[in-house]
Parts: sequence; structure tokens; C-alpha cells
Amino acid sequence: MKNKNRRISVIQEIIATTKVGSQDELLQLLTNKGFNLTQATLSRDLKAMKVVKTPAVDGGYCYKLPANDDQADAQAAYLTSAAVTIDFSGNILVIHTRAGYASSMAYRIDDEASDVIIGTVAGEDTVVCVMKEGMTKRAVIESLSKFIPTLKKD
Amino acid sequence: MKNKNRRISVIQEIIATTKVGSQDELLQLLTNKGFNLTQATLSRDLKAMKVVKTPAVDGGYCYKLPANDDQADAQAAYLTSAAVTIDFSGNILVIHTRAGYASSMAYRIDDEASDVIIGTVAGEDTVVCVMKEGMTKRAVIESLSKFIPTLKKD
DNA sequence: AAACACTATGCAAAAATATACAAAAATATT
DNA sequence: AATATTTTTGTATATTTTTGCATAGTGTTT
Repeated sequence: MKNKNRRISVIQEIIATTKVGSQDELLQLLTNKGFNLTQATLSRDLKAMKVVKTPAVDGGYCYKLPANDDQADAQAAYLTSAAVTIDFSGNILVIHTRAGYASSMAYRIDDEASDVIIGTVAGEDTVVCVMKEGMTKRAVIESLSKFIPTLKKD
Repeated sequence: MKNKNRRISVIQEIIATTKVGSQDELLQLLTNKGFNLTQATLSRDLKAMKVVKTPAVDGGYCYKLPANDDQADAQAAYLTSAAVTIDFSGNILVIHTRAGYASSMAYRIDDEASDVIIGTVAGEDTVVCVMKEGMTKRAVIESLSKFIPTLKKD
């Protein structure tokens, strides 16, 4: 129903911007905005929206929208390889990897891209690569794309 | 009190591993484990733990531990004093921290200064940051000073 | 249009949760 | 140790949330 959708999105907005401590309180705000519903309906709406009531810092409670797991999931899904992001800056190349994959990625680079990279340092999820002097980004990309498939589409 | 701490940690474990739909249900589990308390106390425990009751996929409800914002915040607070010295060299920035703080500092930078830093690698007490191409020291300082207060006074 | 399926909603009751208050337990202070 | 203070907890109760049931609206099929 049209009304429900509008209502849901207004609820979403209110919760995102205002501190609301109970369904009755939220109901009041909605009523002020011209919506006509009961607390029971609100309870169902909140359930459908997966809104949670969370203990607030001030000792009270506060309604919150769910953290966007979907976004995280989506990102996780498209991570078919270990490399997440790749950026150049001067003669340095930084590769962010999935957690824990940095050192194996670095090892791989040392092993297979020594024609364009003179050395790497790896942390937990980051590899810093030093490009060989005079090397172009294009050449480096070409070389690394052998084992970082996402690179080629840039 | 010793008992409370143990109880809290058991609650945490139960919630992390089991689907619990109500306080009474959780209370039952705790009683089975030998704890002796009432729903009122449980309600207070959950409030203190900032546990939330969230609508579950199956149409019911499920208690959940908070996404670790609080922990992040706490960490954020104590990190403000972690940086000891900061030096630039070309497009590289090196931050020395108090012993052991480098990786959390690096994490923070990755998280909050990605507008000016393309990546970091952390050792035990040193963070190497690669500045984004074309970025000025001033801009980097501006961005990092959000959580490294000593920076601003330079 | 009538019959049907389906969704949305209110009402009222039930269930779940939070809290005021008092007592007990733990901790700190003199 | 005695006293004061703070913390924890249970009891009873208030508040809040959820839900079963009945009804009304909407769209679909016959």
C-alpha cells in the first residue's frame, strides 16, 4: 500500500535523525506529521524494518536502523581475489587486500613482478610496493594484472 | 562483584553463539548453567552490555551484541596520545608511536584519512603512510589532526 | 458483480521488558 | 572495627512491545 511505504520511509528518516526512546514517542512524531496509525502497527513496521532498540549513552534507549550488512556482504561477495583496492602515488603502489592476505600478495609480487617492482613491505591487509625507477603505471598494471584480475578493467 | 562479571561474560558468550529470543529464554539458559538471578537483573545486564533485540529472519526476535562502535570509540580516545613523532619525506609520511600502538594507529588512518592517505604499513611502533598523489603536507596534516592533536601545533 | 485471496490495520489481551524502591552485599573511609 | 558510601539485586509494578483475532481495503478471477 502506498501509505505504508511513505510511512516506512518517514520512520526511517525520523530514526536516522532523531533520538527516539519508545514506540509511543515515535508514534507521536508520526501523528504530528499527519500519519494515522496505532502503536501496534508501528511495532510491526519496526519489526519489518529490523529496527532495534538499543541502550543509549544517556541511560535511556534509542531506536536505530540496522547496520548495512548488505553493503558489507556485497563487498565481500565481489572480492573474488585478495586485492581490494590499488592506488598509485609517485613511485609507490599501495594494494589493500583482504585481511591477512597482504603478505602472500607481497610474496607473489616479489616473485612475479620483479620486472617492475623493486620491493614490497606487507602489513596485515596492506602491501606497499616500490616501483622500479622510470617505470610507468601502465607497465606496472600490465605486469600485476597477471594475478590481480580486477586490475585490467581500470 | 565477581559473580556479575562472570555472568556478564557468560551472557556474552551465549548471545554470541546461540539464538535467544527473549530474556526469559536467556534466563533459563543461565539458570541451567547455575546462575541465580531474576529477569530484572538480566534486563539491567543487557542494558549495560548494550545488547539489542533485533528482528530475526525467521520472523521472531534475536538478541545481539552491539557492533563494536563503543570499543572503537574507546580505542579512538586512547589513540589520540599514541603518536610520538611525525615526519614527511616526499610522498611518504612516517609516524612513530608509543610501543605497540602502530597497528591500531594505522587502522585508524586507513579508516579515517583515506581522503589523503592511500595506504599504511605498520610495524611495532612505526607507521609508514603513502600520501595520495598531489596531496600537500598541509592537507594531510589537516586530515590527520582530527585524531592526532599534537599535529595542529606544528 | 460475486467470490476469493491477500495485505494492512485496529483493538484488546498477552507477553516481554524496564524501573522504583528497599534490602542486601560489597567497598571505601574514618 | 565501625560507619558511611556505593553497587548489586529482588520484588512488585509500571511501561512497552508483540500478537491473535476480526475487519476493512485492494486487486484478481470467475
